[in-house]
Amino acid sequence: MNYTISEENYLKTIFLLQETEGTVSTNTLAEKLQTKPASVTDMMKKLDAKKLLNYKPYYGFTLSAEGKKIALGIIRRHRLWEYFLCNKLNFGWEEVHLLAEELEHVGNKKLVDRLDAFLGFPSYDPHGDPIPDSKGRVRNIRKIPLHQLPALRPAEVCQVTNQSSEMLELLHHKQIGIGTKLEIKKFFDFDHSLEIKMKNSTITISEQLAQNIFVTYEQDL
Amino acid sequence: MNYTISEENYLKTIFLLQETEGTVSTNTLAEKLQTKPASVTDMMKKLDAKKLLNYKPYYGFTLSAEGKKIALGIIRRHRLWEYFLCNKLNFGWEEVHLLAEELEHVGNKKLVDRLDAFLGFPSYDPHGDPIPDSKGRVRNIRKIPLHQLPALRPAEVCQVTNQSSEMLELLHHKQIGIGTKLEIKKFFDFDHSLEIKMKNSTITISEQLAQNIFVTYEQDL
DNA sequence: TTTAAAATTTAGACAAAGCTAAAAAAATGC
DNA sequence: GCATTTTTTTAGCTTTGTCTAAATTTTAAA
Ligand SMILES: [Mn+2]
Ligand SMILES: [Mn+2]
Ligand SMILES: [Mn+2]
Ligand SMILES: [Mn+2]
Repeated sequence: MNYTISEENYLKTIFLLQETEGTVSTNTLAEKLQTKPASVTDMMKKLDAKKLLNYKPYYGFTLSAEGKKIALGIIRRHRLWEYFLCNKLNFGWEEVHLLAEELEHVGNKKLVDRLDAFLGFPSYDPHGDPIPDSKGRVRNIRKIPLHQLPALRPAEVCQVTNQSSEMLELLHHKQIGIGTKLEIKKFFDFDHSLEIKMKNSTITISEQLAQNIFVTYEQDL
Repeated sequence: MNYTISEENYLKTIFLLQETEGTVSTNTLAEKLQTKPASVTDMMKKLDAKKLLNYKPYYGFTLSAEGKKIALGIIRRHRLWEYFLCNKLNFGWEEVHLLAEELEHVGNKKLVDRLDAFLGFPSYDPHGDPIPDSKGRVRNIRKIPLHQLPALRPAEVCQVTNQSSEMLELLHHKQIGIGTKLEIKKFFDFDHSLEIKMKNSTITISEQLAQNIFVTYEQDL
């Protein structure tokens, strides 16, 4: 029912790795956690005994339903604290991750739910990652920089980093703003520019510009 | 330079005990920390080796200057988080101590100083205990319920708990309010009532009333 | 399909922090 | 001042989480 800081760090990291990789391997996890493969194996045995893992020796592991539930709780705390640090204590989004790594292990549910309410139930952390709600549910919409959007996926501009006048002039000229709906038609490998289709036009934008435009899109589909 | 959660709990508890007791004994500390005397001795050796203690085996211990500095940092974090929990997350003052016991071990200085600023540099935690500033200085003024005020110590009413109309009627009748200056002349053992001297009068008040009137006073002198 | 390389697990050790039981020192009582 | 009680320390064990080195299993290459 209660987990050590070390166990929590393993659970969280497995969750994040298996989102992209499916099954997680001993070496991959060891590298992410800055530890040794032998230590990972030891911990996997323990988490397996606690039924938090599907573990087949030599063939990697994934989280059980219970393991996922716990991981989502940790991720919720991490991202809520990141949001708090950025939006209440005025930290930059690049500073908050390390601090949240510590705060995420204060696990009291009432505290976390009150913090959530205090912050106005935010949907995304400062890096655009979705914050699970108090029941561990995650919205399927993700916020990413435009150049990471998969091709042909309908999306909507939700944030523009770099607020320089040059940037804003360019956006105005291309008629891009918060709420603009678009989708990527084509990536050009030569200079990593993109062709994007908007409601009434199709235009090309540079990699630098795309990196500073954030969009939301449906995860599945 | 960096201390474990266990070391921090020992340092903080020694600090708080030695404030009232002077030198701290093995058994006293063990009881406060809900551990065994043998464990205390082990830890005292370690803290002594790190030069955080003045430790003479069999004769108890006090914190070194460095030990005090670290303890004040922990106490600062504890009390700031308690303030945050009460005043921002609407916890009752009786709920916050246990939560702060965990949060106090997130030690990043920038985080704590920003939290302090966010809260408006509060001087007291929800229990009336003073919050050390970012340099570890503590104001010498303490807030306590009136019945705990030492006799003949000039003090000032700063808070009235129990806001019932009966209570307020009584305060009005006796001409006591926030800011009233007073000192205790005499304790009566029979019913624990008190005789207090105010600017223009000397009156007697009951124990129940005194328990609900909080006063500030200078610690030393 | 056999062999070499890579990945994973096991074996054995260690440091931190706790415990119990026994020994030693200090305090108390007569 | 000596004996008894209380307090504190020491000795030896346990658990958690880590490590290195060796053994084992899987994978890839020849
Ligand atoms: Mn993060
Ligand atoms: Mn984040
Ligand atoms: Mn407290
Ligand atoms: Mn307090």
